[in-house]
Amino acid sequence: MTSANPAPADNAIDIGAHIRDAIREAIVERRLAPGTKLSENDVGSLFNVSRTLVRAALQALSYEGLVNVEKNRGAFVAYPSVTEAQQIFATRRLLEPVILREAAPHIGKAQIKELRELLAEEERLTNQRGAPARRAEIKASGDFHLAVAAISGNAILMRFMDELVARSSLVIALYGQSVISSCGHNEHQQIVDALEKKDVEGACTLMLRHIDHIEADLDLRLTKKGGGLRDAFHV
Amino acid sequence: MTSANPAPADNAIDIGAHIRDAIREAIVERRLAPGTKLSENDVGSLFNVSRTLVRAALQALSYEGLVNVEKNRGAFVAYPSVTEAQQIFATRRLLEPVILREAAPHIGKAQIKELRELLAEEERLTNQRGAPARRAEIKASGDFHLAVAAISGNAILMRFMDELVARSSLVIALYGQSVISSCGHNEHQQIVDALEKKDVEGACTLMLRHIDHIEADLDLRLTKKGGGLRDAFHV
DNA sequence: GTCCTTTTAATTGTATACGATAATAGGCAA
DNA sequence: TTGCCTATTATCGTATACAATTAAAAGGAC
Repeated sequence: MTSANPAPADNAIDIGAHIRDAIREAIVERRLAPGTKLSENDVGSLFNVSRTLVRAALQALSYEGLVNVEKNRGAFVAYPSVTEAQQIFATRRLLEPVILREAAPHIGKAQIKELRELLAEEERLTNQRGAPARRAEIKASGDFHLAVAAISGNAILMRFMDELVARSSLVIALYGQSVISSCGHNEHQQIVDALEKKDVEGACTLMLRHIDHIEADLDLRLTKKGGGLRDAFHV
Repeated sequence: MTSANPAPADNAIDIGAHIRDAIREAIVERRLAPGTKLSENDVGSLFNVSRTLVRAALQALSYEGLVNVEKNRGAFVAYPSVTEAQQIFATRRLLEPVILREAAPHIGKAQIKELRELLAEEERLTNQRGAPARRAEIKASGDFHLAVAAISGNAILMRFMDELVARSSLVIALYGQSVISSCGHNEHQQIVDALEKKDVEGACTLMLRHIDHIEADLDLRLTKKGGGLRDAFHV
């Protein structure tokens, strides 16, 4: 009928989407530093595909704000300005309470269970050592916010949050001081507790405070350095 | 960001972006009916470019939700389902008050003047006859909402509204009953009046009612038919 | 040694070529 | 006719080729 159908299509994975997702993950997990040049040839070699598919992936990421494409110069991992960083978090402060209230009516036992499973995963990673665990923790932290958006049942809100969470990671990579929001996990837990008690407004307050804490950890001056292209995919 | 930009008469203009914008405008102004197939060859012939650029444009539009790309089948003007339509308007109801409150502190004489100029343009088009005026009216109506978002100064909110407004046009094209929100222009005016009086909450209420009216005009059953590909660009 | 010009190399922009997939038409049997 | 199977055609998916642009290097002049 309409495009509402997800259409499982082929069991053969879409290689173009795979490249896009791989690069996005590398950016979000901060294996690729902001400003890193993403040469079409180099990326293509890494994934053993032609520039055609790489260009498509980079274009997609540019739409998400994770990559900047400069005409005749190439694509670079986005390097969010201070203004952009502030707008990203300002928008999150506006959107996340709205999402919580929208999700509230759909929250039942199953949803709480789902969120608690994510919390458990976060905790598991927190107690783990090493860089890979830190990266997974970044992703898991974002997944929590996305899961709440998913409960709202509004696909558009989900997409918006998707973009905001991804770009937030980039901002944190650039301007974050402490390694990770170890407090963040605790705050996630409090939010779920409030939701379980049907205290939606309380959850909103906690969410705003949570975002405040993340933003407070930013130092909007320095610029960190990260790994190069080959490093990010350890090839 | 529609083609509001006056005249980038530069011969170094990005041809790919031009194609994308042209197709988007055709979709938003309803010269291209939902469901219309956008064959890469045909579109390329129309614009005298290769499939390469057409593919890029169609991919971009698919991110915006204006086009659906089906693997190995091609691209089609999006055909929003009833659920999608409801989510689009639900999201607008959530976002637009937020945007109004965010814009409020930045509203001064200049901003009111700017909005009133848009209202004047809307009125001018309303009093005009013919299909082209109707199309321009659709665009002008959307531009009003985008202008409010622009005043907020938040580029991310602007992008979100951009997408929502464009997709709304598509939904109205599909499910709209009366030709145009003639009441809509009046409601825009009331919103500006409220903003001028610094009555932000009043403006929010009016905005919500405005969106309600638009949505009330939808008949979420029938599917209209529109012009074909060549028609839309009268080539 | 520094600055400027010229040449060279590397990278992107766009078109084209070819293989793969799906839609279509034609033929055959029931 | 209707239904099914096969052959054909059209369209998409991806790689490659060539042109255009930019960045870098080499060579002088001062």
